[in-house]
Amino acid sequence: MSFDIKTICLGALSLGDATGYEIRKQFEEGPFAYFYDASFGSIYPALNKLLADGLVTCTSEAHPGRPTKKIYSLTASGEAALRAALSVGSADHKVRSDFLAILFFAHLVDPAQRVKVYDAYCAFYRTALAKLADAVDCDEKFGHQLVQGFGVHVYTSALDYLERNREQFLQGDMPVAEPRRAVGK
Amino acid sequence: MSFDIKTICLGALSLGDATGYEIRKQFEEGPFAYFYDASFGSIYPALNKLLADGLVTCTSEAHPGRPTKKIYSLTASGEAALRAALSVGSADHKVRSDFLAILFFAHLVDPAQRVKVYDAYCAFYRTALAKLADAVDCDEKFGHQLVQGFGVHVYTSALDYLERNREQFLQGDMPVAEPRRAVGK
DNA sequence: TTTGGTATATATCGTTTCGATATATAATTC
DNA sequence: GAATTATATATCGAAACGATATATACCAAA
Repeated sequence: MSFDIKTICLGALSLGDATGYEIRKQFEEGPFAYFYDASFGSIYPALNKLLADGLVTCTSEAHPGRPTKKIYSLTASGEAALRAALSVGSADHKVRSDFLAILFFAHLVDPAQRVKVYDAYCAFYRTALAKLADAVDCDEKFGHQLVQGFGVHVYTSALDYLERNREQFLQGDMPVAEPRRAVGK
Repeated sequence: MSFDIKTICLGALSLGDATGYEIRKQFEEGPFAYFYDASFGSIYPALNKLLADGLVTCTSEAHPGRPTKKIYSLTASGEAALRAALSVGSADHKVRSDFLAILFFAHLVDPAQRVKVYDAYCAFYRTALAKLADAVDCDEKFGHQLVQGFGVHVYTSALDYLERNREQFLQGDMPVAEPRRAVGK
């Protein structure tokens, strides 16, 4: 069973007050960017639900001519709910990678396209590593350090593998597979 | 933009005819288990859609007293659709990990629970590595080899990190953080 | 031996989440 | 000066998940 967006928002707010927009940014660039994600379409309704349940409070900051900034804060019961959610017995770990899917089926893809995807995947890891290196927050909780170090270690190792196997994989322009013949039933 | 379940089913069927149930199993144990996932609730409707669109065909095998086995096969236009989908310009890579989320917020979790989660995460990688090692299919396409090798490499490295840092991370039973005091507004 | 759990197999359905779109302005880059 | 990016919230249709229903065979343990 995996955490729902409400719980994830509580987690984000446990690091400090934030608007919905800022929470979203944390999932794009911040410390949990690489192991969780959430979109606007789920964050805003989640914050409303949390507000209704008294797990967060909201302070409005009016700015003339643009949407009112709503700054959310974790309440005591919100933090308790977060602690409870984090202590559930079961946990998931899921990877969903288009890059690996395309590479897995590389024999169905044009050689030029293979190179593009391969290099884009390398670039993805380089960018992610740069973000991880930037995200050295002070106030470092021990869990933050562990997870950050883990990310750097694993992503570095992934990039290593891709760089070492690049030539061999792309070499010789392995031909695109012929369409399979209809199998006589 | 990421691949939809229909495309993923086409990919699974490109490895051989299968029932919806067998496709699901492939995502649990098979070669793409570790970089893609799909549930029954999305596979069955997807197969119906693919059938209606002529991208797969279906052969029914009646077994008295239990659900009719429906074996799906990729058609020529189905394979063409798969090739087209794999050649799109953009690709995603997403990780969603409850383990890392819990470890990140370890200061909010009971020390005993930390150990459990930590060890469960290690166990997850050991199991995944065992599955990956088993999944040595013959007929090996070059993409299959790359992706399998990548998985083994990255997961081994992840496990290494976790094992090396275990004592240090769990050492001394770092206390659970006190609830934050209400911030005077 | 009978009870209970796992494996096979399809299907539906409520709920969650995504992703695209709408709206509006400031700030920055070309 | 024009165009794009960043700030900021909100909604809504479409996609996918996850739980549940149904039904039987098989295997292990009590």
